[in-house]
Amino acid sequence: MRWQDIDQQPCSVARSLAIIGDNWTLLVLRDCFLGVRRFDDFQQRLGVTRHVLSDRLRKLTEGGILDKVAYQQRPVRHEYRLTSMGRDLYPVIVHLAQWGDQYLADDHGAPLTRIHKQCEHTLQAQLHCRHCGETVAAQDIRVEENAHWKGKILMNNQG
Amino acid sequence: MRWQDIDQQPCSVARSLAIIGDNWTLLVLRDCFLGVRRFDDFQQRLGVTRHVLSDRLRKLTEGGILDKVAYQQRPVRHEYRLTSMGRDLYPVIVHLAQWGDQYLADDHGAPLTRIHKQCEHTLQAQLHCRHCGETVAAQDIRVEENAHWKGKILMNNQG
DNA sequence: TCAGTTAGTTCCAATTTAGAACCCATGGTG
DNA sequence: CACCATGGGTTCTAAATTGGAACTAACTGA
Repeated sequence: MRWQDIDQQPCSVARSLAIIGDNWTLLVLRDCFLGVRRFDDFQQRLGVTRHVLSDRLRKLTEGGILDKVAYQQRPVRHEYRLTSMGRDLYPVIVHLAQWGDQYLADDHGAPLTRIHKQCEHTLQAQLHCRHCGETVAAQDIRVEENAHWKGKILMNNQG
Repeated sequence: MRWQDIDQQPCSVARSLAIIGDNWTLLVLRDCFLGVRRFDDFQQRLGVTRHVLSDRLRKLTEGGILDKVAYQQRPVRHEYRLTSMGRDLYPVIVHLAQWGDQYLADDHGAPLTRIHKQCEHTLQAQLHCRHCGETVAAQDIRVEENAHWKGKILMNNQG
């Protein structure tokens, strides 16, 4: 299977990664959440080639994650802004950052701190069950296949 | 900048993605959380080439996310298990899955349902502030640079 | 007229991937 | 013994993608 065909798998993780799982794309999104909007700013901050950046921004725009908006006429110049679909990826970025802070930081500690404006404390993100309010870990979850895919996704020894 | 050098950036997201941000790697981890442990099972489920799978499993093992454990001798056979460092990536996978469920599902709906064993309800994951207990969205967060990187990471018009 | 800004596109060499075949240690079967 | 199967890879080649640099387009301001 080619990487470009993974969006046809019956798996929401695969379909998500078909849009944002490319090398560089999640770093583009990281910068979006830091307020970066313009081509050259992305290019300088990321150090990615202009060709690849152009391709990734196009895919994110086609995928509905970014909106390409003209911020001036004559000459027309565009900037890229997160849509609400894009903003909903924030938990993914935050958990990636927090995991990196915990396991991959160097002697200088975490580079950035995220402050929760409402309570003015450093954000310690948790995965949280809306129904019962408890914190959730991998072993607290049981996975079930929905009707149309019964028996087709999981292995029989699902642990 | 080459993709392979991004782990040298002062950014926890970049460092995380240096290990797990490659094409295919997050799909390998998805399967790990579904209980897959053996080379051929990964290979058949993902459809990735054996060469690439071998490379990704090696990088995940070297990165401390998977443990390569012999499950029999004569002939020696290994399986790959999540370490605690690896299990801590669960929130990333869950939020990717939930985002895909919400925005990318087809007519048959979400392929898998995650059930929270403690309360027996479908998991609706939320990003949650440990301190104040509130749900957190992107606009609720202010980002600050830590001492060593003052003025070097953010743009001046940080929004 | 000339330089500067912004957002790309084009070119080529180097790297990575897809797909298939092959390898190795061992175990089971006839 | 010969032969096939299993698990976990490695090797090979062609195709696709990336990195790096230069170039283009459409303006603005001096």
